[in-house]
Parts: sequence; structure tokens; C-alpha cells
Amino acid sequence: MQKKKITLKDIATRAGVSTALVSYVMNGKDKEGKVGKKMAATIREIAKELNFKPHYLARSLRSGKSFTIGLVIADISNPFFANIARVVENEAKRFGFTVFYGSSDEDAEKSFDLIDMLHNRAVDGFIIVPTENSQSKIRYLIEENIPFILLDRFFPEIQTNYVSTNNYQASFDACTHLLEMGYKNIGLLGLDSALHHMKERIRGYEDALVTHGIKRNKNCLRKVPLKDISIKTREAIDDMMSKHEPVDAIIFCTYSLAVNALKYINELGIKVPDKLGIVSFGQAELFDLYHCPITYIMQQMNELGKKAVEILIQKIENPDLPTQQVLMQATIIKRDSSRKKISKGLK
Amino acid sequence: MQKKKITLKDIATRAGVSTALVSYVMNGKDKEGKVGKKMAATIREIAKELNFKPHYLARSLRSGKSFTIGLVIADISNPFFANIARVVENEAKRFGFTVFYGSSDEDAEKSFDLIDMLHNRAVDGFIIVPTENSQSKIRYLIEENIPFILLDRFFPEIQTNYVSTNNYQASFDACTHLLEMGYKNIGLLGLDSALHHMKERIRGYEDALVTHGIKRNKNCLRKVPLKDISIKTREAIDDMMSKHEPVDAIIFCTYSLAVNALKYINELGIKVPDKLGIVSFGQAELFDLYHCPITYIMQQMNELGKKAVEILIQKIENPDLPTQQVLMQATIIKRDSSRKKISKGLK
DNA sequence: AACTATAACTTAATCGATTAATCAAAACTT
DNA sequence: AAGTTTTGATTAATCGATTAAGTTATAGTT
Repeated sequence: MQKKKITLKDIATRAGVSTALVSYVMNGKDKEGKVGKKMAATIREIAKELNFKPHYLARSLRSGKSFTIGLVIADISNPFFANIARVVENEAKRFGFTVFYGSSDEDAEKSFDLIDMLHNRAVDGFIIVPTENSQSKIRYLIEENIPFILLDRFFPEIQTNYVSTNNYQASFDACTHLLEMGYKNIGLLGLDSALHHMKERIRGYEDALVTHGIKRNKNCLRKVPLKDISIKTREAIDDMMSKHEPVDAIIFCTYSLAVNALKYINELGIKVPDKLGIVSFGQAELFDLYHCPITYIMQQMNELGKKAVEILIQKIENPDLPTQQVLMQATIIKRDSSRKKISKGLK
Repeated sequence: MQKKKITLKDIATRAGVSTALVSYVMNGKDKEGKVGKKMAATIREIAKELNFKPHYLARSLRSGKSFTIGLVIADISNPFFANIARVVENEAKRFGFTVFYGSSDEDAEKSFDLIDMLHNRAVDGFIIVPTENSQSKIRYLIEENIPFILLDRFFPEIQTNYVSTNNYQASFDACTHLLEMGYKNIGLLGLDSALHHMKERIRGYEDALVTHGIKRNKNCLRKVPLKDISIKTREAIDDMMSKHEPVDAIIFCTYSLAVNALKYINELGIKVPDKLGIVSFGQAELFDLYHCPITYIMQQMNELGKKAVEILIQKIENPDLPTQQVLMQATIIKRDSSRKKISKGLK
């Protein structure tokens, strides 16, 4: 049997007072002249002696506030999200909140379960990286007036709090950068997803080409489904590289696409960047350590996480606050994988 | 204001019965002939209609069981632990448990806070990747009879449940493998830590050398502190490589050591494996994608996680169970970074 | 002296669900 | 018909902390 936890009552009995008084002291209400100095000191001493730790469940049940937030991310084994999780955890702690998190695996059903689970555990609010087809749940949260904020992604058709990156601009910049470095035939490898941020990444790329008067051939843009990502990525790379008009650079839209593509590129022995320039979304040690360091789009992870926590806690404390939207700028970190192309003649 | 949650009472009122009856139905006690069939059906229907979800805090408070476990890992942004976290999460769910996790950052103080926090939130037990100097807290958990199991690491001087890898053997095998591949002067880069698993990794390496009658020179074995890991790793590599008797292969004892070392090795332009063979602990996409795929020691992450959950839940359900210890075997995944050395003559 | 204000506590309801103990009515015995 | 079971439901205590409202006793006011 687990030793009995020390409760307010234990302290009260020892001090010969009511539990209410102990509770007041424990919550610092004695400073407001509600409790006798001497008694307060005694209670504090006894509490320390018995090593009293409040029972959070009981407290939450009664007060309706749990000082916890639920974080639903896409995939904890993706370094981007793992880092976001840490930022959120640390930032929340600064405000006295604890974070509970879980991965949805990009599966709407799983994310619903997670949200329900956390809601039943009475978290005060949510930070959610939404999956495809999760609009219904988001609408439900709005209806129920549950405080939440979307992170990294959002649904333009639903008015919510969100903190995200300007993916259109990031992608536009990535493509422009490659053009400036002399790449002529730039491809983009995206996910076959209805999520807005993915569409924006594609749109940014397309607009950059149009802006620079480039006409792309049809093999340049490939969207692969998340399931079978490994096989489909290979097929996409094959298509992009082996046709009569092969691409000479690719933008990878996510970290997992990059991982799969790079594996295949290594297998094929394709030289980066001589044969193929690369810019990728996501960020990870991998990009530093690839034989040719990879140019990537750096999102402001710290700021994203901090802002999300800040807005959520505001909303928790004041539910009537209007929704807030934040779009952060990303930065291209230029590395060897997109270095200036040497003149045409070579090959 | 958040919409009021549906409670047992709401259902009871609607059905014109007591909350007790509703509770019985909700917990399937009606199957035991405690509740009238018709009434049970009515209650179920109303519950569905109102979309009733039990309030877990209240339930836990009353029953003393929360069906949650706390997972304290070293660092969620380390892919090894991120994966362990997922395995634990999924496995626990199979048993109806939810996992709450946080990172200790290898800091004893932080891990204590986390444990306290989770304990106050009434988790039923812990899975802990212990940090250095956390023996006192572990002993405290034992005293308090709180169910827990150590994962990945343990303290040989404290009798506890644990699931870990046979690090001695793994390291012995790694070193032996390098010797068999023709490497002559094998170094080991470890962490300067009192943790047993690290000591075992070092011991395995030393014993392998002794067993094969190799005498190592003093620059072969370097332990770097976790803080300043970046700088100290560079210094260590410098020492190991530049002296009169440079190593021709290194075993990296952790993933973070590998990352730091590989960055520096890339900078220096050291050829792997021609100039330097490599075997590393940890596992990550990085090892596949390094220009020369890296030989690594594969731990049975799935089994580690599953076993930890299994033993913990056993212990939660039956606190009188004696402690269990599991040491799993690791496997060397042989790749190019430790391929057979070409004869001496070359250089 | 009579009355008010203040300080220092206590009472008791409450959060939502669980569960042992109890009760009433119907069903079964003999 | 009287007594015993069974069935189906209710009562009320409980988990631990919070907090509005109420209670003394003491100090202060005029």
C-alpha cells in the first residue's frame, strides 16, 4: 500500500484548527490579514514538517482550474515538433502551467480521442497542431467555449486563435533563392494534403515561378500521400529526375519528405548540389550533417511556441477576448545544397 | 463561459433516478444483474444523447486510481527518447492508461520537480529515465511505496524494477567488431558521468581490448562533460586524432556525442571510414543519411518500452510484487562506417 | 455602557463520481 | 398466508481542497 498522503486535515488536526484555516494559509491568504500571524507560522511549520503537497486533483475539481494545458502535436518523433513541445513546456511552466501532450500521428480520429481524453482530465485549454479533416472538432471546441489555439497550421475558413508561419512567403523565398542561384528547373515535393499550410507552400512556389516568368513542366510538382511516403517519394523523385526535362533543384515541403528523398538520392548517387540543388522545410541536425549541408527554411520555433502559450493563457484567463492570429516570418538559412550553379557549359 | 459539462446528475434527473444508478450503468455493473434492463437502456440512451463524458478528476479523486502513468525522460528532442515515449504511450493505451511525460534535461532537480508534479496529479506510477544524482528521489519513491520502474538506466546499488540494455555487452561487441574489421587503434568517446550505463559502456570497450590483447594508449579514451559538450567533444577529437598515435576508429557512447563529433569530423574533412571508422550508440535517421551510413548499436526500443509498461502496470495492480530486472541485448547494425579496413600499406 | 468594527476562526456546502449499506416491492417457498 | 429471496433502486458517506457565509471574542468608538 502506498503511504497515505498528507492532507490539509492532517495539518489541521495537528494544529488544532479547521482545514479552512490551513487552506487559507497555504494559499497565502494570511497576508491579507485574514489569519493570525502566529497561527499562520505554526501551520506553515507543520506543513513543512509533514512535507505537505496539495492534491491537485481535489483542488482542480473544486476550483474548476487545473493549471494544465493540453498540447496535441502531429508527431513527437519529428524534431520540429519535439522542439516545439519543449518550448511550450518551458514557457507554460513560467506561467505556472503544466503541459500534457500526445501525438495524433496526423490522424484525425486519434487527435479527437486525445482532445477528449485531455478535456476529461480537465485541462484548462489546448494548443493543437491540427490534422486534416479535424474541422469538426475545432468547431466543437469553439461551440463549447473551450480555450484553444492552433499551432503551425490553421483553417482559413474557421475563425480561431492561431500562431503559424507565413508559409506562402517562405516557399516563395525558397524558390526565388534557387532561381537567383542559377537553378533553372525547380521542382517541389509536397504532401498530398488538404491542409492549408501545405497549399500555401505550393502556392508560394508556383507564384515565385510565375513572377520570374518561368514556365514549369508538369513533372516539377509532385504531391505524395503520407501513407506510403517512402515508396511514393521514390517514384516522385524518379519522375522528376529521369524525364526528358529533369529538374535541377527540389524544394522539400516537410522534414519527412526530406528524409525519404535524401535516402533515395543517396542510393542513386545523385550529387548535391551539382546535379540537384536542395532547399527543405523542417529543421534538424540531419541538415547540418548531410555531406552537403542543406539549405533550409528556419521557422521561429521559440517564438511560435511562446506566442501560442501566451495567447492561450490570455484566453484562459479572459474567455471573452477576441481571437488572435499571428503569422511569423521564416528565414532561409543558406547552405551548400543550394550554392550558386556553375555556368551552363559544364554538365 | 465554458458550457457546463454533462454530469451523472444531469442524466439522473432526466431519467428520474439517482446518480448511483447511473454510475452503475456507466460502469457496466448492470450486466451483473444489479440494474433493471429497461432502466439501463434508458440511461444509456440519455447518456449518449447528452454526450456524457465522465469527469476523470472526480473519478480519480474518489477511487484513488487515475489510470495515468508519468514518464520522465532525459530529453524529448533526442530521437531515442522520442521514440521510447511513443512506444510507451501506445502500449499504455492498450491497457487503458494515459501517459504524461516531461523532460528532465539530465538535471536531477528538474526531474524531482517533474516527479513531484506528476505525483501530485495522482499518476498511478512512474517510468523514469533517471539522471545522475537522483538516487535520493528513487529511494524516496521506494519508501513511499509508489510504483515505478527505471528505464534505460538504473542504479546497481538500489534494488528497483528496471528495464535496460546490456550496455557492457553492446560495447564489448562494438569494439570487437571494429577489431575484426581490421581497426587497430580504437578510441571511445564517452560522457563524463557517474551513471552506471555509461560506466558499463566504457568497461565493455576496455574489456574487449584486453580480451584481444590490445594495449591502448592514453588518448584513446575520452570522457566529456554534458555541459560544453560541443567544445569538449572537439577537443577530444583533436586529441584522439592528432597525437603521434592517432586512433583509426571511434565508438561514440551517445547520440549527442555522435552529432557533435560528426559535425567536427565533417569540418575537418576526415574521411569515414578510410581515415576513421565509426560505431555509435543511439539511433536516428541521421545515421542512415550520413554520406557514409553509420554502424550503430540498435537497442530494442519497442521491447524496452513495452516491458517497462507491462512491469509497471503489474506493480500498480499488485504492489506486493517483487522487483523485476530486465536486461535486453542490443544488436550491431553493420554499415559502411566500419567496413573492413584495406591492408596496411595504403594510408 | 452600549454599540460597532475588526480580527481570527469555524461551518458547511461544493466540485463529480464511486460504492457500501440499506430499503421497498415483487417473486418465490412451503 | 406468512416468511424468505431476489430484484431494482436509493441514501449517504467519501475522496481533498476551496470558499462564501457565519461565529466569537476582542478592540475601538462615542
